[in-house]
Amino acid sequence: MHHLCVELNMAFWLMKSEPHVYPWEQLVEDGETHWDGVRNYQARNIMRDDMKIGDLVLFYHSNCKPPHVAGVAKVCREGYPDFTAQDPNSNYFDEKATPENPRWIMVDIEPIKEMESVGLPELKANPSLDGMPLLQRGQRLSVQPVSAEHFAIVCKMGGLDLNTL
DNA sequence: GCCAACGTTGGC
DNA sequence: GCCAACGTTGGC
Repeated sequence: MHHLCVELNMAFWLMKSEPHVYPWEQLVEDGETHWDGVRNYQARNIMRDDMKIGDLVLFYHSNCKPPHVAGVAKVCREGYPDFTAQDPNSNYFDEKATPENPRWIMVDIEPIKEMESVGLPELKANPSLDGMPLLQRGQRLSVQPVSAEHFAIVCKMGGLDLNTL
């Protein structure tokens, strides 16, 4: 089989980025990027323990009008120390991070395909996405799981077919 | 810009 | 280990 999605044990995620900090277009231009700056333990643990090479990611733009999914990316490097935590000149510097205990972890992702923007209001209005973590009240995790079913639905809403990505 | 929800910090 | 104070996230 030739498509991405037949792989067993593949998982699906959603990652948030504010467009003025790191937009989808920048990921496309860069070809890949390290997902630095996550300073939340739950999100870190997902990147450290759960995200595997080949996993697919919904690239979500937060803090904009409307918030929306912009494209699909893929994990291309598994968890490793977020070096910005040890860089005093970085905005993400953390004095408690050391080479022995880097404290914060990142993964690398690469763009797979842009999609037609799927806005948060559309996501909320789709009953088949009920239970999607993104849509749950008060959730703020910047790296979060997405079920295979929900991932496929969001792709479809954005004009993509998960099976032929 | 407001503010609800949530996470972290630190005194006790 | 509780919890009040504070900081951040992120939709609206």
